[in-house]
Amino acid sequence: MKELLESLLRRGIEGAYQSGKLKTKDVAIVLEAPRDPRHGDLANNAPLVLAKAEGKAPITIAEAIREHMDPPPEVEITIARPGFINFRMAPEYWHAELRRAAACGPAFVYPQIGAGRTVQVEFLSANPTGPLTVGHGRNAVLGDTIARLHSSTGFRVTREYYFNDGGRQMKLLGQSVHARYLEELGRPAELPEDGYQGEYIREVARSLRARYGETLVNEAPDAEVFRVAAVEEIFADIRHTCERLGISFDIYTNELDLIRDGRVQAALDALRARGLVIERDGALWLNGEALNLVNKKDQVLVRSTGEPTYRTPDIAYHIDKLRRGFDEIVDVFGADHIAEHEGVIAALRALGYDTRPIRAVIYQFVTLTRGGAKVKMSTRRATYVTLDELIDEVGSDVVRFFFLFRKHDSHLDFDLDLAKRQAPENPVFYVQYAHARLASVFREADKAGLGVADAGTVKLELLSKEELALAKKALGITEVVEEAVVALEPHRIPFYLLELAGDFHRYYNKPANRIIDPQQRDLSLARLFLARVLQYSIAGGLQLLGVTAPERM
RNA sequence: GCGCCCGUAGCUCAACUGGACAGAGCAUCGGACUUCGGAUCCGAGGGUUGGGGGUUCGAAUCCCUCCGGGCGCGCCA
Repeated sequence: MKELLESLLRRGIEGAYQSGKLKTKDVAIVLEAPRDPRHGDLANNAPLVLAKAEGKAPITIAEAIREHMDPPPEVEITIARPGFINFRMAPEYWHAELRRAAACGPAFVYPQIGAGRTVQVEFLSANPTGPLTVGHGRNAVLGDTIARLHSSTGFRVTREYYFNDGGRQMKLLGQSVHARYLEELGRPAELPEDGYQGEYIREVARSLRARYGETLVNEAPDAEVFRVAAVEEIFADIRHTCERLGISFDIYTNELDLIRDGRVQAALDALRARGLVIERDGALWLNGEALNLVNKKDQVLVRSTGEPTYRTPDIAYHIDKLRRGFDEIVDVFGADHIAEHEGVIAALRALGYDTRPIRAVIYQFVTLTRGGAKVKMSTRRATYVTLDELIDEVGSDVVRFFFLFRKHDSHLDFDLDLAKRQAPENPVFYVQYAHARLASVFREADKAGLGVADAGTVKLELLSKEELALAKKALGITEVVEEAVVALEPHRIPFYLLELAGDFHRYYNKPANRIIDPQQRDLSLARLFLARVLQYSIAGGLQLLGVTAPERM
């Protein structure tokens, strides 16, 4: 449709130019769906853009352009107030689109814009120091949905989880387990300062005791057993939580491997060779001035103790990602990592890498309110609400929908009381209900002996204006999905679904729109045909969100 | 102090990336069909898009400034 109208417009502008009514023909052709459907299916603003240069009223320009277009019969052109050229497609066009969608099934929702291109999505990447919190939930669901969007639209997707297991926090984790282990044996012990206080640390200690008895009592606090046991157990827990949300990963990449096989050192050497490393106070710093970083601050690469900070492996990790040759690389992380990411990208660029494939999706923090008061969360102090607890309370569908129901750079306020108490009124149920209602309609149609209409013979011309509008809306999901993928904005999907479900509920509630009427067989079949496409649209959209599309509720 | 993000109806958030009268849900108040699911629908009230200035045919959207909130500016991640 767009292609057709574009060339039509191009011809109109060209014609007006040839005949001397326009001084230029140089203008970008932008076609977009107007907010108000009364203005047509697509609108163009070229006359408004040209008005100044031409020194003419936009309406005059619009008329001139229209004179030189000769539209096929299925295209209706109108000119509107400030100077828009509006296009409306004839019903036959939409009937054909409905037939096409019905033939495709829910797959019509997914435009194949990826066409074999590869994309790597790095998300969650929480260090295994404790259970996933509500804060991690936003990252997990956002990243997973971005991955789903890509794989549905034809990209080859690699879902990747990166974690730091070589740093100070891991050391603290091991020491914390050591302390709890000694306590389990009734020996005096103290958690290290800044140690992890969560109950799960005791659980790790208990299982160590069950496995090894007292034989570890003389091991050093930094002994590998303690750390490894903690990481294993915590990771199992993280994986389980992800599973409950329908989230999985293809690859887990860890910092320690990058350090051990020399890639971190190689990155450091490369930076040094470019003169981007400063030595000061026995430590190595990334030259903030040379890289023109925020505030021009230097950032530590290697501590005076000889240990790299998290930053250096992260640079090495991104070099590795770029070398793997993905067409697109998406990094999903919270606002607290924004400066860090800037440093990594700047370093990569300085090393001569093309960083254009890398795109960051930075989300703002989740605040949790309970009883009207904000809950402050900290993993170390073990004052958090776990993602598991949240799933227990409201279920995976609500959790996922809730996290996706906001633009990523908007703060997300999760009111626990509300989520619990109002679960039945949650928007997700509104959308799911529309799907279940449609399923129910098909069950009733079966009983009435109305089967699936044949696309060739169904009389779609019987559909009313309102039904045609509903059809356009349902078919519009394809474009919404495309925009969501291109802009990396999954939130567009739930908002669209809510609108579509609302349109359907409103339509359905009017007695005149009764879908099944044995007295009017042809009309019923046409309406069922439309209903089928509606259901495909909702089901296809929900699947993208990882939310179930129930037949009954 | 400096940098990034945000500020839209009482609350939580949209607004197709500069377009046409700024829209939903929740909450409040008042209503609805004797047949396909009332987890639904209809109606009402509610706005100087934080304030001010600028850019242009046109601004919630871009620029400047002030106010307010979040995050960062660590040899933590």
